[in-house]
Amino acid sequence: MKIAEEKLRQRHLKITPQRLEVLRTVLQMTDHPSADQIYRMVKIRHPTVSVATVYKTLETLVEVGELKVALVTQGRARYDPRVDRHHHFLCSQCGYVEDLEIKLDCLETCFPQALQDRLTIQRSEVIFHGLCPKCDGKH
Amino acid sequence: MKIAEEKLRQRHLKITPQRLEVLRTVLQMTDHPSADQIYRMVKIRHPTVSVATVYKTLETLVEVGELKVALVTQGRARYDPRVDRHHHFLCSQCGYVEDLEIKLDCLETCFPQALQDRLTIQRSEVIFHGLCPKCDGKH
DNA sequence: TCCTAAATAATAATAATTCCTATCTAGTAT
DNA sequence: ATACTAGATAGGAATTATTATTATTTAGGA
Repeated sequence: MKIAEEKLRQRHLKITPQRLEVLRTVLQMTDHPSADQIYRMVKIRHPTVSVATVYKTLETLVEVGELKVALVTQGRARYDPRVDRHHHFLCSQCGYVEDLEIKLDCLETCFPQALQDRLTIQRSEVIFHGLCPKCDGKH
Repeated sequence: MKIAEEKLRQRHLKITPQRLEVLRTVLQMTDHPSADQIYRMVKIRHPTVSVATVYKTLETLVEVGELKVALVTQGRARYDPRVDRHHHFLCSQCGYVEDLEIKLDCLETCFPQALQDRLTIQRSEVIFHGLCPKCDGKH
């Protein structure tokens, strides 16, 4: 928490009760909460908070590097006519997607036996996030 | 296309112009289109088609194995207080997420140099999709 | 050709997120 | 301590993505 405050200060961002409360909440929740879940938790202690503030705050906390967005892809499902096993590159700016012809057989073997007893794996997918030539300055 | 028709027939699903048009469209589009992009394309040839039909049809085509949903995670962003490099398990039924302590250093080295010239990688993430103990029968 | 279950169109409803704007406040300057 | 101001917030409207509802239509078997 103290580190987070320092990060905000360094970027001349204000240390507001809302920001601290949102961060505290996410740190407490273990199951990778969605914005909505976070909003509902924050509202218990801070009933006047607005959804917009929670979204904005989460964005800010991701920017300063205190949180990460996990498991998301810009809001909408994308369909792929290739049903064989392959992986993807996703441009974090414009959403451009490219199939990657990378063999990653290690994935299956890397998945620990101990976990396989609890978790049944149906498939695995690797997403490389980055910038496509257009969005990257170097064209 | 013929194979897809066969798959539909096997499951006693009707071969409708809408289904064929949606599939043809996705096969033509190279950039992993979203449902909305597909809808707009389909509407050019088939102006009376409805969004709902496109969504339903995409679902059907995924079920019969003609399409895959790429890059998606049940609609909403999930936030993670762990900002270090790690991976995730995602239950495809209930959305339960678990951090995985798997070392996958191969990912970086697997990414071909040739592609690195075009694509700037910011991060990579592996998502293992499957069933959590609760959703899996074996409790 | 007829029949029926399945599929579609049209529209409403829901969910997730972003935008807008008047008001408020953290932190700096006084 | 006080005043000032850029930045932050609340509240609500707007937007986007997706799903549900239902009356009508149709593919494919009898």
